Amino acid sequence: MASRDSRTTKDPLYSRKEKSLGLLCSNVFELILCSFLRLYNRDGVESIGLDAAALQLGVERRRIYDIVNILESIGEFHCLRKSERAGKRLQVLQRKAKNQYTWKGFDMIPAALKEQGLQEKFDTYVANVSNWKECGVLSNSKTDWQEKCSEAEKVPSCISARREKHRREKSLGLLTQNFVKLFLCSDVEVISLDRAALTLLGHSHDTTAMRTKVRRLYDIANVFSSMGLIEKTRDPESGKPAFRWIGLEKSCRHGSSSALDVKTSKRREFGNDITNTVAKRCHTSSSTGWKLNDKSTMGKCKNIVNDQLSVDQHQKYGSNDFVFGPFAPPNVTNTHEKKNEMQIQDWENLSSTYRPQYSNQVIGDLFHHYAEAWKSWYVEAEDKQQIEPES
DNA sequence: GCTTCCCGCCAACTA
DNA sequence: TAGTTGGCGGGAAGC
Repeated sequence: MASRDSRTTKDPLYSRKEKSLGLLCSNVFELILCSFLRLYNRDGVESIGLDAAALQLGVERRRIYDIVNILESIGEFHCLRKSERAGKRLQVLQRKAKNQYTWKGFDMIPAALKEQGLQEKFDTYVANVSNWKECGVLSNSKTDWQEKCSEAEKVPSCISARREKHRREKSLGLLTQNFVKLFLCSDVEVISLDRAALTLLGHSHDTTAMRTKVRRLYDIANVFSSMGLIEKTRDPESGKPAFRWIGLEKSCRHGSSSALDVKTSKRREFGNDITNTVAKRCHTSSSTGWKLNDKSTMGKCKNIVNDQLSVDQHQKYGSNDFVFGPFAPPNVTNTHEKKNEMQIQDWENLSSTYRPQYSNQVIGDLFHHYAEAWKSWYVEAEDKQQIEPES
């Protein structure tokens, strides 16, 4: 590792901030959206190549792996039983083949995280963490690799499976999931990375292991920050740097989210904020929320995204097969038109007041899309209920 | 001086 | 066996 010095002090143009993982993650989102949506309608072309991404972003492939690992593991459920797991890999990004990843989208995040949070209570979770070294699992159920590990313990010669187990236990992906669970499975509002590392290490007080774990948590925290899932703050007790979860409204975990709840919390509920009117669906350039920056390519991409989203939305949700997405509205019980109009107006006011200020342009734009989708779903639900009133 | 985290080595894995 | 994946920790930037 002797060559590392050449990167910094000898290069006056070097800027650590420009190389940050968080910034890179934002760039990855932009790249993915541009690439994916540009290719969206071509048969069989739905994936992103790591080499192309690295080349286009001007970074090493190794850096892309870090981000990909984190995105890939956000909605991966190791706690589900095998039979339940089928079709429940709600990742933002999914590995398709060697070097190839499929973009799943941000709409997977709320459902995935919510379900993760519901899977385990914090006490059970921490108890399981403490038992890592003995059993090498996090939950009551077994995943594919865990099953392999059990086999490996029965057969002493099966060393590779043991190695895989060891590697998996220390993976960035697993750490990502556990970091998420620290927030979702407990009432912890703010947590420092030191404390998180200590919790995730169980009873171990190995300084080296702690430092390594904290380094990795910084990596994850940077990516999460760029996604708007967490924000940096201070630990109220120690005054040390810490992180606060803002990506998923807590009430979601208890299965009761109301649009008006937003008013009582400054936390942003990812994907559940409400906004827009029917008129806004007519996506004129001024109402779409696209703020063109000085990158002409981004401008083009955004137009493509905008057109594609509108078409998809119409195709997916405008048919008789009424299917709610992850941002489905709550059940509509009152069908009175005037009341609905008032609700919509209230929501518009709320959305303009509480609309999150994403630092990342693409995420902000996506938020706008989801908000519009939510609104249209609500109107369609309303229409449907008027046609088929509940018995 | 402490926090943050980039960077690339190199071992493990895969095709 | 070559190419891919990703754990790991040194050490420099930033505050």
